[in-house]
Amino acid sequence: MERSYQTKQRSRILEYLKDNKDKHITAETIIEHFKRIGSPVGKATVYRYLDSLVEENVIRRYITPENSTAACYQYIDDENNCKCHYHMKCTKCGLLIHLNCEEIDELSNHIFEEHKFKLDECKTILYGTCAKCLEK
Amino acid sequence: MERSYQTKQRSRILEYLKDNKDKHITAETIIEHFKRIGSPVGKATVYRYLDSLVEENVIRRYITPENSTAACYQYIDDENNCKCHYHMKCTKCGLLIHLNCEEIDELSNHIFEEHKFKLDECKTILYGTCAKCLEK
DNA sequence: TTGCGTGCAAAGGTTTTGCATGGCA
DNA sequence: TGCCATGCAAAACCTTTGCACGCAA
Repeated sequence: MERSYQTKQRSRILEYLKDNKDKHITAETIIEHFKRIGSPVGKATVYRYLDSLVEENVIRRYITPENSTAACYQYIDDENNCKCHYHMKCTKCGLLIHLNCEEIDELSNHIFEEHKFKLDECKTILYGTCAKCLEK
Repeated sequence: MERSYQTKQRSRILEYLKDNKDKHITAETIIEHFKRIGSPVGKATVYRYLDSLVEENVIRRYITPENSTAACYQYIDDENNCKCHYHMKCTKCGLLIHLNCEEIDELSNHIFEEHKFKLDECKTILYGTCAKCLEK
């Protein structure tokens, strides 16, 4: 069994991720945020902690097409059951939508029955354009 | 209107992409391939040409979760109508599946009608586990 | 006191850029 | 000949790693 310590840096970073659970946050964003408010956190600390949070399934790691270089992270909101639904992301504005929808579960079942492929809702993000951006 | 020249490097790279249209190819793979067969191509040339092919919608650029660092490219096969269907990718073995399936079109319509979100099949990849890897 | 966490700097891998040269049209 | 393409090297990014020091338990 692994042990881990509670530190100021870790609780601050986790809190920041929780506060921004509706967004996709990059490591750089986190580092900049804490630098701006006057409590800088080391790069390595951020990356290492993000890695372990991903490992513990506390947050998710994404790589989005529009932000090709840097990885995004998102807190997994258990109250919102983020573990059991898909996410859609607008490629224009970055809006993240939680898709609680039976239809996609049906599709998932169909694909498993007919195409013998088990979809992973944690790794899949549906990309497209949101209502607001469609209007423009 | 932009002009562009036909060069040996460009036709070789494009041909290689066409020959591997059923795979997700990285820039490194291309560079290594041409080095191995004795007609090396410059890194910058490969990256610049890939960029313009993406821009012209001749190939697609992907970033996959399992290969977090490098981008993958895939030739858009018009004969296979790759422009009008989704792709599924196995996160275990990398197998790429072309999903010609009415059910997902229904889902796409449903999401557009009910959730006001227009899915982009070019940017979306469904991740999961293929039949072979499920057996293991 | 123990040993994990932190943070700096350096290294690693991927991609981009500057610039002189090469080659298509 | 005009201009785009090439390719080398250097730079720019994002991320990881090594190591000495700090700090939670």
